[in-house]
Amino acid sequence: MTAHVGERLLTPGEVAALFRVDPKTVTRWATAGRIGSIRTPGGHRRFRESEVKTLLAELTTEANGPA
Amino acid sequence: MTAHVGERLLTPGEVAALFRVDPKTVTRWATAGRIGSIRTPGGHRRFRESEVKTLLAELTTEANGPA
DNA sequence: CATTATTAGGGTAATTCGGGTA
DNA sequence: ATTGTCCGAATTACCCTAATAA
Repeated sequence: MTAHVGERLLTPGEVAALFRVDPKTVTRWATAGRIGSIRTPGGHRRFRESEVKTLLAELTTEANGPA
Repeated sequence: MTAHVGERLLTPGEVAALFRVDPKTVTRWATAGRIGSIRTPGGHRRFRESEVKTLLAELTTEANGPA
């Protein structure tokens, strides 16, 4: 499965708020390929909500620590 | 690769929702020539669904996947 | 013909980009 | 190596009223 049209997208600021980081940091994650991003024709990034939630869930797993 | 007659057309609002931007932003893309547009006799813009989907796919970066 | 939602158009804040630095 | 901040420039978001679409 590749690009899903109709997926809910989040702005850099929204993702930054979820992770409690600076929007610039989210941009770096995208540049480093740690998170997928969609570019508007103007060059601004949008992020898939489902992927962001997955990443957040992984943080929770990290905090609890696997067995 | 000619214009296909009978191509499904999208409104500025629909395109805006796909990119998670304001409808006015889509209008600016059309004015700047970043996306093709068709004008209704009344002056409202319509966009080709195939072009929009192609644009979304091309501007999409998949960072997740098997190592 | 009347109604409701969307779009056009202009103008002004807010956000994001990109590079460089701490 | 990762994050936060400063800067200028570009892109985007929200304000309004009038016109178009359905």
